[in-house]
This record gives sequence, structure tokens and C-alpha cells, in this order.
Amino acid sequence: MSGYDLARHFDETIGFFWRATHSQIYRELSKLKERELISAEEIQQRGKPNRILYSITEAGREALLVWSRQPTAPDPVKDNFLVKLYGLEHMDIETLREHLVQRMEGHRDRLAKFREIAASMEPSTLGELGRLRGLEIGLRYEREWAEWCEETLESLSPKSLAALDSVIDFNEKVSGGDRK
Amino acid sequence: MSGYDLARHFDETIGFFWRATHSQIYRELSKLKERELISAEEIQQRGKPNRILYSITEAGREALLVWSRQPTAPDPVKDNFLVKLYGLEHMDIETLREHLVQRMEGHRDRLAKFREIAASMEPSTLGELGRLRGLEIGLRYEREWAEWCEETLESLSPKSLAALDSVIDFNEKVSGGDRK
DNA sequence: TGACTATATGTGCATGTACACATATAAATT
DNA sequence: AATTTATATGTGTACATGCACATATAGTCA
Repeated sequence: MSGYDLARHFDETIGFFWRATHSQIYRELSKLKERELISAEEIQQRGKPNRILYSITEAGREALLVWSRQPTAPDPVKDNFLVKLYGLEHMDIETLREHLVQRMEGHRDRLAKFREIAASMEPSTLGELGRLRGLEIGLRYEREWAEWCEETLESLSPKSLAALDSVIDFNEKVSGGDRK
Repeated sequence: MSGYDLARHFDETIGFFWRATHSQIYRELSKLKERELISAEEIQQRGKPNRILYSITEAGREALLVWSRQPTAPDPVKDNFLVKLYGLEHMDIETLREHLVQRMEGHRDRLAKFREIAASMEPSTLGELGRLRGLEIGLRYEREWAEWCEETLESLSPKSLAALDSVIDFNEKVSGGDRK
């Protein structure tokens, strides 16, 4: 593939679990070329810049196999929204509720999309099997987040909040202060 | 808190959804101090370097509230392991299976820990409620990953792989080549 | 005794990542 | 006619992040 192809590929297929901008991709391709893990072939074009088609080399294939044997640490979560929840007593609850609704909708949309794709897959090769497994964790991820948003909205509803022991805190939050 | 306290705090409580090294924390505290969002108070100590205790200022509290009103994009997933699955036909399946087992155990351990903590929580304030909601998504996260690992191990078992249409591919993978 | 851990602060430096800028042309849209 | 989109490559630069290094002392463990 060319750098341009790769950039589009990130947007389309593997975007759920990995992405990169074109500036990153071109620089990375240069490095891989220098290490001779990939080879390049320039393809003449009219009207547009020439494409540079990269292919994996034997050394590249070997490096890939070696890499596949390295243990992989789980991707650490790093989420602003959870930080907001952690300091919930200092946040603007009304706005947070709105954000929760938006987030829930986003997760539901992606869940529906993933379900549709998964339903159309019938793996008959190792590669297809792996791709389906990747889709499966994406599906679980979106499903759980969507459900969690719904539950959290419920537990941040005025009714639920009023049921808390310390209602003073809550009343100050809704009536008071400088909302945008 | 002091920078040191904060670093430990990251390890202990909010580590699931946010972490930072001490080098990052000290630099960030300096910046916040300069913007007068926090104030500092040096506390004399013997035998150890003096602690610098930081407190939030009025301006800091306001900035926090403003921040809480900014929409938060969901944390993008970025996972090596899923990249390996995506190119499963080029990976070392045996090793991948071993990694899956280890990963599953890690997720199960954390799930058990989170369940224990969640069971001991009975939120009576907004803050406690938020913390419980954070724990809840952590719990879901670990549960789904653990289950997914189990499913994936099952679908990568020799028996399941043999049932694939293209068995040639698989046989080459198990018998052949330069395993470490 | 020597190594490690805990306490407590900080800097130097490399890497990863992304936004903005730069260049060039054809096609599609407003 | 003017603007935007698609194609295709790259650089400049800022920010976040983390590892390693630096300093200083007291206590614990092998």
C-alpha cells in the first residue's frame, strides 16, 4: 500500500483499535524503509503526485513474527469523563447529563454498525477469524458503554439524586451559581 | 496534596482510568501554580526533602467547573493485541494463545478486585455516587475482556481451527518454521 | 555490610502523536 | 466562477508522556 492508502485504511477498517494521521504514517514508512523492513516502488501518475507503493520484505515478515511473540500489555484506559465522575461533587451535573445522552447515542450507533458487519461475516480463514474476534470486542465495548451511560443517567436523575442521604449538596448544585 | 501524594493516588484509586508519572505531575503542578489555579505551601521536614502542599484556589475551582462543561470525546481504543488479531494469518498462533491466557487471568483478577470494592460501597454523597459509577464501568470492562479472551481462546483452539475451510493455512502455521 | 524501599523533589531527553502548513492538479459541487 | 473534495506527498512544531538520571536521608531486609 501507499501512505495515502494506509491513512484511509485506518479511517475505515482498523479505526476502532488503532489510528494514525498521515503525517505519522509517512514518517513511519520512511523509517521502515531505512531499516529495510519494507521496499518502495514509485508509480508514475499524471495530474497527481506519484504514488509510492510499499511492500513488506522478507526481513519485515520476520520482524512481524518476532513482534507477534512479544507480550502485549492491555491498553490502559484514560478517560476524561471518568475523571469528571470521580470529582462529581465539583462538576456541573446538568451539563454532564447532556453529555451522557450524547455519548450513549454515539455508542449505540457504533454498536448497531458493528452488529451489522458482524452478522455479514462468516470466517473461513485465520485472517477472517481474527478480524471477527476484533469486531466482537468492539461490539462488547460499545454495548457495555451504552448500557453504562443509561444506568448512569438513571442514577443522576433528579429523582435518584434526591434519594441520596445528603440532599443539601444536591440542592446547591441545581439551584445555584453561574451556569453558561 | 503534594506531588508525591498525587503520584501515589494515581497508583491506588484512579489508576483504572487515569495515570501519570511523578515527572509529569511535578511539571503540571508548576504550570497550575503559575496560572494561579493552585496555591503552594512548603512544609518543613527533617531527614526528607520538604513537602510542598498544593491547594486549589477560587480561580482553580472555577476553571474546574468550566472544564466539566466541555464535552468529552470517548477514549479511543489503541490496542496492540487487536492489531495482532487483525493480521492473525501472519502471527505466531501458539504464542498468541499463551498471551491470551495471561491476559484473561489479569482481567479476571481485576474484575474480582473491583467486585469486592463495589460490594463494600454504599454511596450517600454525589462524590461517592460518581466513584461507584466509575468502578462500575471498570467492572464491565474487565468482565467483557475476560469473557472475550475465553471465547477467543476457544475459537483459536486446534479443534476450532481445524474446522476452518482453509486447513492448509493452519497446518503450515503449527508444523512449520522457526519458533523461538 | 550492602542493597533495596520509602520519602520527596526535580531535570534531560527521546518518542509518539497530531495540528497546521506547504505543494500540485483534476473533478465535483455550490 | 469560486469553492470544496479527492488524490498524493511531505515538513515544522508543539504537546503529552515516560524513562532515566540526580539528590538526600532513614529504615528494612538478605
